[in-house]
Amino acid sequence: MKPTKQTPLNHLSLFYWQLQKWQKRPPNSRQFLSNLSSTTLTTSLKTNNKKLDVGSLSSINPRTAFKAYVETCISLLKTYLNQSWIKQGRTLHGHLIKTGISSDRYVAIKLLIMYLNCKRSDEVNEILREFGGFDLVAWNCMINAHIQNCNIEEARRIFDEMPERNEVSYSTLIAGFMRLGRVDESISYFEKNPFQDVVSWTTMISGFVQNGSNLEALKLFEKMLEFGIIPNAITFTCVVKTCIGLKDFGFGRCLLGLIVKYGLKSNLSVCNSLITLHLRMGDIESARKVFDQMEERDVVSWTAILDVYVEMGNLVEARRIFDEMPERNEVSWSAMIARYSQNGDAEEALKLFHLMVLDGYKPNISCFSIVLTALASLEALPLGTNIHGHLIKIGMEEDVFIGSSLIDMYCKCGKTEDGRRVFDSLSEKNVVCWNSMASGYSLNGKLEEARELFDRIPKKNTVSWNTMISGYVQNEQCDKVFEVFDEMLFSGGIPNGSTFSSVLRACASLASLEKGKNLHGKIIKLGIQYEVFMGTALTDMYAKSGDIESSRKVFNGMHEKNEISWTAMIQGLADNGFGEEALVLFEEIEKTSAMAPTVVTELIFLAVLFACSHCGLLEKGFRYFESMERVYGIKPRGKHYTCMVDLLARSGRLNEAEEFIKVMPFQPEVNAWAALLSGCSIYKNEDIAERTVKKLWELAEENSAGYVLLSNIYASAGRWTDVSKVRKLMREKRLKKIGGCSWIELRNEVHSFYCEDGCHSQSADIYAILELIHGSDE
DNA sequence: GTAGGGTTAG
Repeated sequence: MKPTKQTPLNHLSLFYWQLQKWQKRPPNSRQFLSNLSSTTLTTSLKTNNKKLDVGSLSSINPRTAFKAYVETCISLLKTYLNQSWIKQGRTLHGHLIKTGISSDRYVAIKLLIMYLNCKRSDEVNEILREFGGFDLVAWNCMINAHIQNCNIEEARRIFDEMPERNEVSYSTLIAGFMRLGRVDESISYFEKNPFQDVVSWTTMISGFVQNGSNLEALKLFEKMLEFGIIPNAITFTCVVKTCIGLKDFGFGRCLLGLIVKYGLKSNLSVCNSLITLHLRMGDIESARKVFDQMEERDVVSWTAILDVYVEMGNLVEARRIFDEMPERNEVSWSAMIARYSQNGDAEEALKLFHLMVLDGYKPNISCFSIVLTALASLEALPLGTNIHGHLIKIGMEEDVFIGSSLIDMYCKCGKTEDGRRVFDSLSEKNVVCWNSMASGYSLNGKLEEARELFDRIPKKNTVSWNTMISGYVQNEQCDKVFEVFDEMLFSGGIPNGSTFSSVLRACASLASLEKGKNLHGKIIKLGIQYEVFMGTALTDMYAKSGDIESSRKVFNGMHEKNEISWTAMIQGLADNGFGEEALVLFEEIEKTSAMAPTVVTELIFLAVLFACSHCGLLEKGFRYFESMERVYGIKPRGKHYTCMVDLLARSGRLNEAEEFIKVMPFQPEVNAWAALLSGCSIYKNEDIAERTVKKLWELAEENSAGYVLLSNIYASAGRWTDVSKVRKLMREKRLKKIGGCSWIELRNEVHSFYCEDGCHSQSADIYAILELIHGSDE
């Protein structure tokens, strides 16, 4: 990657020029300062733990200045290392040799690490040859370098062969094993460690957090306090993270006390972690207060505060802060890109990604997975394939995060086989890879493949189960939903909100009140009945099952409602014939204008227009329709127009309805014509009916689903000869009608029957008995 | 030894 003008290389060119003179005579502070750009100076002073103020500027002596220069070179090497700019690193190495600085031991170690990480064994050996004997510090650095390079066995070899070890040697090796998830080996070295200092305890705690064992981490922290080891700032950052992971906010508050007790309230790292802790505890105010009161802030603080604004629902402000941040790195870029993607603005996410690359930042694994997710949501296959190629080139395609995102991307683009190819190519898969693949199959309607893969998942988690359950829900195989759900409970899987919302959806589509009530009980037992998702799903389930009273009760009891909850209630009321009440509810939203802009969406308008058309409220309907764009800035979509056609057709205004379709700004939905035809059959208007049928035939030609619809329309209009005509045509074209389904609920179990034979496990017996009944009839 | 960003279901 070619660095742009912002990269440190240009600051360095000033050095190269100055360096020749310094070779002969060390520079004095004035010369040093006058040849440094402020950025480089800040970096170098920072590494010397000095603050940049007037006092420190004037007190700088040549030796400090030169030391600062060496430090600067080291920090540059670090930058090159992080960005994998081996070319720049080598250029710098050349200059360091010329100026004799490469013989500085620390510089040499940094060079060594850089080459090790870039897997340049020639250069590594050359430097090692030059430095026949390394001391303890150097060996420790080597261990660290091998660990960074994921070569733990080499690190262990050095550790075992070292003439002496100190506390750093132990902590480094322990951290290395933790990084690779080899917790047992970490524990073993920790127990063998004769220097159990804060650092090694902290390493262990942090290791447990990395490996998802938050509880273990917390236990260790308590043990550490019992042993009388004084935690430091880094310990607290780890423990705070544990607390966030466990969502144990009672302990969070205890931690705040401990932090004050140990005098770390103003520590930079601690404050950085506290911003997120407060945010996760739902206390946006305190999160901001911590940030505002910080004496110094770094790039982590700025990145953390972005989320505070996102949490406030203010993405625009978050972006403004991002644009004006004093310092950015690849994490801050990734954070901003992720927020856009998660807010459904994948285009903006990708634009930002482009800017990031243009700015010379190297996207890391997280960043690529965010970007792949954004591409998946846009179904941007060519771009996705392009990135995949790039990932192979830089050797990142084996990572589980990347792999999962790639599988997801291909499957969301309908390329299940390509997804599978990625899946098969992963030598190490975690449960997410499996889940992505299973979900990819079910997304593309390949439920048998999904099930087969699902059964092979070594360690299923809640998401695995949810994937399978929601797959069956989406493909309307409700009996399978309950089957898998029972299996989940039986094998000890813990359902969460999204499990219930899927199963409730199955209840809703079966209108199975009994099962729904049963689930409601389980949900209350788990204490998640007040969560928005749950409340909404319950409201919907009761409404769809015809128990509008319970639906209302759940809805009114919800502590927090979102636009989907309101939509579910309004839709539910409208569906159950309480159109007037649905509209009253909508007007309630409109009156509380503070809520309106976030709650009123195109979906809610659909429910409202539906209510109008079912109550025959023609004028009201048109008023709402017209207010969509004028008041709320929502462009009506095809479905909204269809509702309006329905409204006109049901009111017998067939000519107006036909005219309405004609002047629509875009191609009407098939359903719009269907609504018109249904109006024609109510009001017996053969004239318009004929024209509409002609249109419907044209559309059916384009889209096989049109035939099904057409046959249904004819059926509901009682035009049976036309129905058989369509069916015959479908048979000729080998189009299969999506089977109708009926079901009964027996002893809390739903038995479904589809048009095709043999779907029920006992269908042979059932048919035999039917035969018997028929026989006895005659 | 650290804090900020990350994959799958809804």
